[in-house]
Amino acid sequence: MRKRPVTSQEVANLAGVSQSAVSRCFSPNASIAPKTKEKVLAAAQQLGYRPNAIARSLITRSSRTIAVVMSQLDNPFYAQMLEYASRRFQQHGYHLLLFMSSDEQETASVMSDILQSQADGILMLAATLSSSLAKECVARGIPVVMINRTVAFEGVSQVASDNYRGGYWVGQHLVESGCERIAFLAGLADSSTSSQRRQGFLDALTEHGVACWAEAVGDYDFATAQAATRALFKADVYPDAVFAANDHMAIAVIDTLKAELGLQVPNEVAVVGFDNIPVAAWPSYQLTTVQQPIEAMVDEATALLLGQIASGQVTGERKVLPVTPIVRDSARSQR
Amino acid sequence: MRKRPVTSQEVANLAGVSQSAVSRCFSPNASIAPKTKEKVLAAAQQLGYRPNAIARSLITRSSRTIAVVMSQLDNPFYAQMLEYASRRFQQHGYHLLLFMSSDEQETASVMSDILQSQADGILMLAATLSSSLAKECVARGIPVVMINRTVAFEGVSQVASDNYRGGYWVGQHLVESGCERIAFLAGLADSSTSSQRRQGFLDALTEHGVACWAEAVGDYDFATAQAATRALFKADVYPDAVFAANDHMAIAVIDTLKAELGLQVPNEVAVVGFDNIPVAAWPSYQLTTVQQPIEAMVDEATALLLGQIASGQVTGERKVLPVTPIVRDSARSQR
DNA sequence: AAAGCATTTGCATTCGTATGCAACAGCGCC
DNA sequence: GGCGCTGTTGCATACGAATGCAAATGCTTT
Repeated sequence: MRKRPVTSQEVANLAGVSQSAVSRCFSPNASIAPKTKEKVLAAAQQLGYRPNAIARSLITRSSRTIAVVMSQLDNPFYAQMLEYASRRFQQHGYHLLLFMSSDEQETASVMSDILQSQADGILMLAATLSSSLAKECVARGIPVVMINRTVAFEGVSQVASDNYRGGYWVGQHLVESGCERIAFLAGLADSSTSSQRRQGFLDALTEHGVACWAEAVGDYDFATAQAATRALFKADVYPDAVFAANDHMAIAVIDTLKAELGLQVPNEVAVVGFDNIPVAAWPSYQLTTVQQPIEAMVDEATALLLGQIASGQVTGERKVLPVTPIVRDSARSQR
Repeated sequence: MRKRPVTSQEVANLAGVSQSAVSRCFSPNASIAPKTKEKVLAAAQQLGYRPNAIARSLITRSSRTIAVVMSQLDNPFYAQMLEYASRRFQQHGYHLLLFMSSDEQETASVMSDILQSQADGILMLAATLSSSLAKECVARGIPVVMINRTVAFEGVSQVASDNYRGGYWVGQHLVESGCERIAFLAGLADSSTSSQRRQGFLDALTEHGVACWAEAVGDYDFATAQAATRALFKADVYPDAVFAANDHMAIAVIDTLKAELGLQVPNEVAVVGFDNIPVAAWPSYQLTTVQQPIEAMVDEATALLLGQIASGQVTGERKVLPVTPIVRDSARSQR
């Protein structure tokens, strides 16, 4: 049977002090005599006392909890973010409450749980908030930070990498490598990351006087990207370069080219991705890509959330962090 | 500034009922007249009221929260588990509180946070508990389930896949494929999963009258596994098959063989992994492996935790779930 | 030794919700 | 109409810790 937990009152009795004294031993900056503290800690130790975080939250009105909403953990990019974010918040005495949500409808029900949970802040990883939900959070004074989503909501902060410049670099790099029939494989049709990368990419091509050879959509999904690749390479004259909106799809492209279509990378087709996930560095792929600054993005998000929690002000800030081109074998300058 | 949240008392005032009535509207099976409920819900809606889960937890002594302790999220196998577990618990009205912990020392400090958090249960994913910590949880009546770790602690439950049989199948399969110089690449030296897989593997070899050609340790890490592979293949006579204790390392082996050593897989060397992570199915690898039943394992863990929470009894149960051999190109029966 | 000050302590209240108990209403039945 | 019954409701209290305020302690100073 579940034991009744030890309370501060019981510790107080054993130590011969008041409950307040016990409480003060466990809150920093509280006025307590060293000798008393020692007595109390000894008693606490003896009874196995742990302050009840729930009770503390109720009175301090702060749960020291951040709600994280994610749509996909199978993408290692977001898994890495989650891991790093967890460690980062842990350092500051906060913990992550995890919520998975695939679609916007599910997000609504999840958000209801979050509001009940009294989370001090909300971190959106690869998930989007509807306008009404965003408004509700802001109205309650709960800071929200979205990573890699661009939506203009009053009071909602955003941290993103410079997708436009990343896309621009890719376009430039491929043109300068001598590619002439360059295709783009988009992520989700309505995702801001994909469309920003695309825009930068197209602008680079235009500036160099090259037109985009073809476009397809891969939904950030392996199988869909494979199908899209087959379609792109069906014609007699096929692309000599493919820019996929993320590494995961770029890998799918490479595999499909090599295994199914018998084309060599990069000799016959150059492939570039985006994210720089660990797999991109593996010998079989050696994927040229654009690295997103995962840790910097999380650091920024952490700072934004903690700052707004501390100040009690929710401000919709917008941070864009620089990306780093990573040149590997899948698309080199000399062909 | 953070708004003061709406309380059940305010809803009660607006609806012209008592606070208790409001409370009863939000707890299932409570005695409340339909007409009253309607009035209250309307008032709640109008004020934007959400029950405060913290206050509720304090009185019900149940946080409806499960603490998850993980050491590595970069392994997609555990990322998948986490995602599925989150969805599973969400269905039951529970939420996951995430804790990252690399080593046993960190686990101790993390466990202190968990005990304070009043989590109703603890799920250990790829993380191990020291004996004293386990004892403390049991003493407090908090159910603990460890996935894929075998440690004999009174009152701690375990869910694992049948690592022994999986290893056995690999040994058998390789021998029957005609391999004669079979090497084993272990995970972490002290991990129970790795040693059980090894044992099954060795027993299969022995039964078929074959000795293990060589052993090395890869720490479940890509780079370490690469180095181990180089060492294994240094001699003039090198292995004609490698069984890596997980897919991640098997991929490293394949890449190293192909890219650095110029050996063909499976023609010159057969490679087998364990886990069946998504990458294993990619055309470049086509890795023969042993699939762990991720969903079944999580389902089992969920059932164990929720069952013990409901009954208030912590029982150290032990579940072993069957694995499924997946034959792909990296090690086929005919050579 | 008394007064003055700084530090420490305890008392009482508070956070927002759940729930046992008693009061109460509405209903059918004799 | 009185009785008993079922189904609702409100009252009061509890959960466990934090904190403003006042009382008490210890120490220095004159």
